[in-house]
Formats: sequence, structure tokens, C-alpha cells
Amino acid sequence: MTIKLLLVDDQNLVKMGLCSLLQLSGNIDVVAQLDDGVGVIDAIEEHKPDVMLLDIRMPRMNGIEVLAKMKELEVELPTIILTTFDEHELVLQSMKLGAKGYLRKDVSLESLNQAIEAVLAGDLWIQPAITNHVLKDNEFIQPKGDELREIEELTNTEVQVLRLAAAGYSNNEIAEAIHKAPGTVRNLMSFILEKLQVRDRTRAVLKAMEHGLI
Amino acid sequence: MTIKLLLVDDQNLVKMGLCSLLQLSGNIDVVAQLDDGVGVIDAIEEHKPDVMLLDIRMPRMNGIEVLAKMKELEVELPTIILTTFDEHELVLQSMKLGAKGYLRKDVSLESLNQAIEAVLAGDLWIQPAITNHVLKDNEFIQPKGDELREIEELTNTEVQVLRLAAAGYSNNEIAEAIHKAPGTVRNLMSFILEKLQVRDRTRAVLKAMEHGLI
DNA sequence: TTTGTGTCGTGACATTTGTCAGTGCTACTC
DNA sequence: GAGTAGCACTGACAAATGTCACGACACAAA
Repeated sequence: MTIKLLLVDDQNLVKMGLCSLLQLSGNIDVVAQLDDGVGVIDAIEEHKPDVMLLDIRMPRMNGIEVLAKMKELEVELPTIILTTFDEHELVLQSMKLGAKGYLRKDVSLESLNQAIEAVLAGDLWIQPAITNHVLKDNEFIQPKGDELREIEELTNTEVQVLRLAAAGYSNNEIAEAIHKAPGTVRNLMSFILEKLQVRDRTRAVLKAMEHGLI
Repeated sequence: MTIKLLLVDDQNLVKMGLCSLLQLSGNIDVVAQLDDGVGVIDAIEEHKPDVMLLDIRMPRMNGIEVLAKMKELEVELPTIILTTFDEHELVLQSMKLGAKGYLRKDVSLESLNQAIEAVLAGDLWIQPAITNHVLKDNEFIQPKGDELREIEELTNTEVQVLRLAAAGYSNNEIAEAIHKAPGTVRNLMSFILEKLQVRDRTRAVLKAMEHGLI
């Protein structure tokens, strides 16, 4: 009755550390480790893990995108989100996309084990420090309201613009890079700010980083 | 002949992971673990470690500040910098402040062991991927020129402004927050951009994050 | 066909941001 | 005292940014 676990994180130290820590638990077998989200679906098919630890911020394909794709393909797997930040909206969003647990990387080994046990039992598990905040807007427990706070309805173009902005590009440079008119880019940026509920590009970039979009 | 190692990182997973990995090496004893830079000097006095692994980005007191304080107090200890980013200027700066090694957190266990051995032998050790870039400006090998690229000569006020900017404050809000005239804040921001060699606040914030200032 | 819906584009506009030259103040040194 | 350096401030200016109303076009559904 060993637990088969899939580990997805781009930081080798975190991955290897987690790996040997989990093996200390005795009944956990890390069946596969990935550096980004690209191969996750395949890995699930191949190894049939019982649970997944998933980093949000990764190159190429990030955690949010993985969750979205899993939902789209109706791939079911208890998933615990790992991240550096504690972002309440991220919690809501992850939950909506089907994640069952949420941990910051400064978590203790005990919490980690508890979280794994909980999600395997079908429960939700959120780091206590975060729960307090989230419980106030306990909508996320029953995400019925078809739209509570959709953060990530960004278009492909908008994501592209946001990424370039995060790389330090000005609007004009972005326009040149993606072959659009400068005014269009300004409009796109305007939509991005609205959707992200921030008021300037600096905050937008910070938010995007926290959400693993970059 | 065990190696006494001091470990400083705010991410528990990284810390615990590193810890058990290092113990697998057999001859390494992690004598103390810290969550931020505040107690480092004391811990060095108390435990007399042979080497330190130091995270750059930490709350309260970050890695750069630790290195600066060590230099100020003439506390000598072979130190390997751990960070998420690969920032060439950070390498230069760390070296100037006395760090002997530089690793990204996606490093392999082998590299980690190599790095520890190297710095204990008195050598510099920089992750190969980074070395290529840095070797071109090999000034850092002999940091004689009293000023090559001082990144961090920021005033206290300037750091304060930068942090507020990174929190998403506008210039006017910053001015209100630190009881200065709006024009002054604009000037301060202008100096910050010049010193950081970037051209707008968005890049400045990103750079500050990479450098652990935030 | 008509009606949306989404994407791209323009021009006008207000605001914010960053630059620059110059002033006053304090503290420190020669 | 004269000179120098650092910091705070101002006003003027140019550039970048963000908002808004509106038009053109493609594509799909009614």
C-alpha cells in the first residue's frame, strides 16, 4: 500500500529534497519527476500516480495551464499546489481548476504529509495560515457562481503582451515584436489591467509573476 | 573530518531537502539552519561552520545584506550563494562582497558537492552555465578597480522608494507615504533607474526582486 | 441577411513618468 | 570662511502610459 506520487517542479533542489524527504516517510514512492508541465498528462497515463505535487511557476507550461488542461481532458488526480507565494486568489483559482491542496514551499514536513493524506482521503487541504483569509470568502467551497473572480481569462495575445511587458519591453517595442500597431498594444494592456484588476503595468507584472504566468 | 555547514534559506522545503541530501554525502554536518539573515553572524560565532549556503532572497535580512555585514565585521567564511535566478551582475556583486560560489536552485547534487569542495579548497565555484557569460568581463577575478559596477549604492531612502514602487505604489502615493514632495520622489526614482541601469520602474522592480532587495 | 462577437486599428485626451536645470539647506573638511 | 558633498525641493518639459469612443473586418449563429 505504497502511495505513488508524481512530482513536478523546475527547481532541482526542491525536487530532490522533496524526493528524499518523502522516501523517509516509507510509504511514498515518487514514480516520476518532471521539470515543467509539458509531459504531465503523459506521465499520469504512464505511471498512474495516486497524487501529484505541482509547482505553479515553471518554464514552458506552468501549473495553472496544467490544471486547465487536466480539466479539459477530464484527467482526474488529487493535486497539491506548491508555490513560493501565498496568494489568496491563486487558491481560489487552483480550487476551481480542481486542485485539492495548496502549500507554500516554506511548509514543514508534517504539513506536507498531512496534506497528502488529506487529499488522498478526498478532502481539501490548505495551509492553515492561508485558510483564515480564504474562509471569509468561502465561495470557493461551493464554486457555483459561474463567475466569481476569473483572473485568467486572458487571450493568447494578451498573455504574450504581458510576458513581453514583464521582460521590460515598452508598449512600442511590444508592438514591433508582435507586429501590431502601438495603439493596439496600449488597448491590450488596458484590457490586461482591467482583467487583472490592477492599475498599471508594474502591478500587472508582479501579479503575473505570482500567478506563474511568467 | 566532517564538514560543518550553515544553511540559510527561507523556504523550508529547500532547506530540509538540502539538509537530508547533504547528510547522504556522509561527511557533511548541517550544524544550523536559519530562515533569514538576521541571526547569521551569531550562528557563525556559535557553531564555527566551515562553509555556508546562503539564499539571496529572504525576508527581513537578505543575502546581500548578510555578505555586506560579514565584510564590515570582517567575519570570514566560505559562502555559496543560492538563488532562483541567474543574474550575472549578482555574481559580480556577490564576489565583491566575498562570496566564493554561486548556484542556482535548479542545480544537481553533484554540482552542489563540487561547489562545496571547491570553496573549501579556497577556490571560486560558479555554475558552468553562468561562467561563460561572466568570464568575458573577467574583472571580477581581480576586483581591483575600486568601482566596476556598483549596483547597490542605493540610499536608504532610495531603497524605501524602490520597495514601495515594487508594492505597486505610484510616485504620488510614495511621496505621501514617506512624507516627501512628489517631485522629490520622481527624482529619487530617476536616480534609482540610473544606478540600476534600467530605464523604467517596471524593470527596476524586476531587478530589485532578482537581487533580493525585495 | 442580420446580428452578434472577437480582434485589430485609429485618434484624442488626461495622467503618469522620467529628465533636467537650478535653488536652498545642512554637515563636513580644508 | 570657502569649498564641497549630500539631500530635499521646485518648475518646466518631453515621453510613455492608460482610457475612451469609434470604425473596419472576419466569422459564426440566429
